[in-house]
Amino acid sequence: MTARTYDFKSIESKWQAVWQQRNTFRALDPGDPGFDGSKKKFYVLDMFPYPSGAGLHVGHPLGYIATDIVARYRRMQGYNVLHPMGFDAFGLPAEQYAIEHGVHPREATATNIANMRRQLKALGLSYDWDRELSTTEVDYYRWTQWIFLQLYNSYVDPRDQKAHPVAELEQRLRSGELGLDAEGQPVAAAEAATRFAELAERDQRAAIDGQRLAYLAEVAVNWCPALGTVLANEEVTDEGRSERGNHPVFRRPLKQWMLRITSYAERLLADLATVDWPESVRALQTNWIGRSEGALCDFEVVGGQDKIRVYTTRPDTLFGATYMVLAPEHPLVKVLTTAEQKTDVEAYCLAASRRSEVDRQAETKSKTGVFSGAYAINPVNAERIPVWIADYVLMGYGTGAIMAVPAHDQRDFEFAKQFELPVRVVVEPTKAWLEEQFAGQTDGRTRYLADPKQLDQAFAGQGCAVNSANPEVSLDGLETSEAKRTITAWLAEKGLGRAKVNYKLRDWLFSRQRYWGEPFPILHHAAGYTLGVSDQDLPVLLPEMSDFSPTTTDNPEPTLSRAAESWREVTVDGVVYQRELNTMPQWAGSCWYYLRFIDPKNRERFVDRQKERYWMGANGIDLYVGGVEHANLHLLYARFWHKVLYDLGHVSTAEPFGRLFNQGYILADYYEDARGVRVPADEVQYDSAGGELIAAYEVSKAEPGGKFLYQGQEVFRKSGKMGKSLKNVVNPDDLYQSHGCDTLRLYEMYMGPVETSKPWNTRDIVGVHRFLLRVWRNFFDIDSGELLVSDEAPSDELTRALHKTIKRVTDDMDRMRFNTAIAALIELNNQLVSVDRVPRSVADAFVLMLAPIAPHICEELWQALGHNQSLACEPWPSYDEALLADAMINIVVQIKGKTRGNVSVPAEATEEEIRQIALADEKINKHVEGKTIRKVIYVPGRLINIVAT
RNA sequence: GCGAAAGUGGCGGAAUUGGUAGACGCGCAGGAUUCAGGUUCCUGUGGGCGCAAGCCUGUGGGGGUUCGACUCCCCCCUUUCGCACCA
Repeated sequence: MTARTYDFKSIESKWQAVWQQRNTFRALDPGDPGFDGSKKKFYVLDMFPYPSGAGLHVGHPLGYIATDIVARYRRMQGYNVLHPMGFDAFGLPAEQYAIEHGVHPREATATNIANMRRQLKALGLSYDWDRELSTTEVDYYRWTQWIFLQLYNSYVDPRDQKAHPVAELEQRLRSGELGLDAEGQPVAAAEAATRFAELAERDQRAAIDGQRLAYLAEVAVNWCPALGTVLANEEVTDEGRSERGNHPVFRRPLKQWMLRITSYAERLLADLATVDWPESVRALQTNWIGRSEGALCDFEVVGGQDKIRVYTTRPDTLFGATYMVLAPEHPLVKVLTTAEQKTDVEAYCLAASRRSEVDRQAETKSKTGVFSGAYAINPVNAERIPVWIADYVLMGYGTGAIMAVPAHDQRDFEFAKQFELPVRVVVEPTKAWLEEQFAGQTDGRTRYLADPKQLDQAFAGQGCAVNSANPEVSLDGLETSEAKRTITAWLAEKGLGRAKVNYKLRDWLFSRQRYWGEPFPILHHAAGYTLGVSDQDLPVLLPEMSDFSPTTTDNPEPTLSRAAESWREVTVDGVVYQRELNTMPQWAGSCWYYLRFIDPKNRERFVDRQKERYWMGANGIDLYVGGVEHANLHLLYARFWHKVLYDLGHVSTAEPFGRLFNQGYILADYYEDARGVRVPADEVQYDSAGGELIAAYEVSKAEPGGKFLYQGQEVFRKSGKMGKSLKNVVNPDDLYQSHGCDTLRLYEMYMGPVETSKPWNTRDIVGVHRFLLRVWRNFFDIDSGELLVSDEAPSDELTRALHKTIKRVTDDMDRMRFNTAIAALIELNNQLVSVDRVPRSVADAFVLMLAPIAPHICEELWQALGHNQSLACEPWPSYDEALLADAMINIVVQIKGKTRGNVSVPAEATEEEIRQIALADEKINKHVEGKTIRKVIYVPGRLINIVAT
């Protein structure tokens, strides 16, 4: 026998090699030899990463380790586990990196992927690497293009709110079943203003194109000259800068591809109730979708043909509308403005268009606007009210025009005060509100009604309508909800308006002017119409270009416009077309990767139907783990695509992610110098007054007089999310070297619950490392290398401890509370220290329980215990309820609710017996002496509370 | 402003349905082993009073419900995150 220490480096590389050679974690699909269809499936997925040049820091793998533990645990429970990994490699970060380093994005991406794959493999994650994919592979983006074509070739039928092939729509229009209404929307022939067949071909095309889920539109976009591309609203910060790179962003009109996600707003909202997601994410999406119920109402313009259509959630306040406002970009602005106001209005609109979002933000205090010179007629009381132009009304929401009810809307109220417009109260404020406004004085109502402008607040709450009647309809005395119904019905009856549900969610701006993305499978005809590339002509390859850097000018121009003409021009059936030159945004590839993992090599379909049905099962992905930052973008976009695919019959579930779980962030100290410049955290030292310099991470709390120093200069400690920008990253590669990846895995899980954010403390790692060392010493005599395991049966006490641990760990695994699972294993292990030789049954179970969390050391121990198969699919230990019970139990004794001690009693003792024993205890009895026992509360097996006074 | 989550020792965090607050780990203190450092092992460790037995106090603050509250209810404070002129 030779010495045998815990040599984690060789153990870890040995087992990683074994898993790879034996293909231990390969998931079998339906149809594969050896596939067992009787096993339940479990699809556990990480949000796949961007392969950034910086590689992983210890904050990234938190979620990966958690899902790996779940995957390993489920395998041991006999599930067929699908646990894949891939890379989201198209998009701005990859391209920026490539430009900065002067290499082609394809090369940069390949290098970065290789590095990240190495780092992931070094963590011992049990992915089925045969399924690895990258969104940039031709074989992958071919299907991204195919799905885009599904969107392009689909429309939503209002009857069932589902996607159908555009061909169906065309057929129904051609047959005369449908016609077009005044706005060009398809309607039943009976209600139609125009028959489709009567239209010119070009208008027919326009009518159909206007219904597609992917369509071209001239929209005000967020143009970022520095990045040379447009950005989705979601990619622009509050300050009007790009989320990536923090460059200025400007609004300008541009023809772009849009995806009609708004058609799915209602289902995206409603189906949130069907998924097992964190409440916070559901709230976030609900908020983002922003459903509101209200009414559309038309206001005639005095002396013109035009009508101003407004959307309001408070139609009950229509009688209080004293002016109207159009957004500066509203098409009627040019039409309505009178000659004498023209100069002012044009100046205002120009200024508004030039103002960046930053300026708008800075001026929230005062509202700006200009009178158009025009008047409109309030349809409920025929009153002439002025039409103003102001940028507090947004073109992108509702109709871009509002009726202003200054008495009952804070924004209108502020505007009315500023421009001295009338304020008319049409909803009786509540008593509570009046009291608050008038500081409890009793004459508040009278004073308010005399002059509502004296206050700083408008009454925007619900109440009884007043001053709201015309000869045909009266709202007076009605509660807000009733008043809304009444007036909406009246408007509908008179043809002046109708009820309308509105959403904050906008259609998804889907094109980018950059190089590194999926080319659109779209061709443009010189006559101005578009054509989808046919399936057999896919993929549309991204052309090779030597200069792929963006054009950073004010004039948006896609990089692909500089591609070779041979790529840009395509001849189909003898007709020459130009290729679409935009590329798809980052999010495209991540919208469906979870489906491709199911069948990554399929050349016939994006995913095999049978495999899709098996792995997506009833609830889709069984566990999807990632950061909460994707709540509104990726998760909404992917749900949208999935629903379209579902409607078209390509996938079997209505929702892709049955259960979502958000991991927290890893926080870490960072350091700033006096000017606020961040310095590398790992080079900061601590100078305890008078003492020697030590590494800053060794210091949990700075003493008075202690200083943090960087290159001799004092710096200041702060805490934030670990990341490049705070210069406080900890590289996992260093930790594999010093402690091993089992220790890293254990530490990250032991820090706290996976879902909470928690600070990294390199200092604490030693704790879990000691645990593994102690485990090792419990199994081996370090000096002789002898295995310290016996074939004897464990003592009753140890058996009980084992079964309790199995129960605790199993429960914790189910709840994903790995921190407490580890604590339970540490406790059991500490108990084993005092056992000379660990009974084999205890040793086996212990190793199996620790295996999902620290798989390498456990495989090594498992082998040492004489098993020649990997433990990856060994059955998870089970516990015997009967063995959990102690013969003697501890009962807490309380007197009047205060704990005064505890007594040990036989497990089967009755309440009366326990009471006798408790009162016989001198320490307890002294609190009862001389008092009358009023009441005794007994919680079986736990506690007895004697109430004595 | 709206929405969501969270406040427990020096630190990370425990505490299934209300039932011994502080499991487990770090750190710290004392001791043993060691030439020494490290490692390992043992003991202690919320605060206050006390030689001790013990007593008091304690989960952001203030009320309440209860035999009993970190846990339930009301009010307030703080922090973090998301949205934000969305009519």
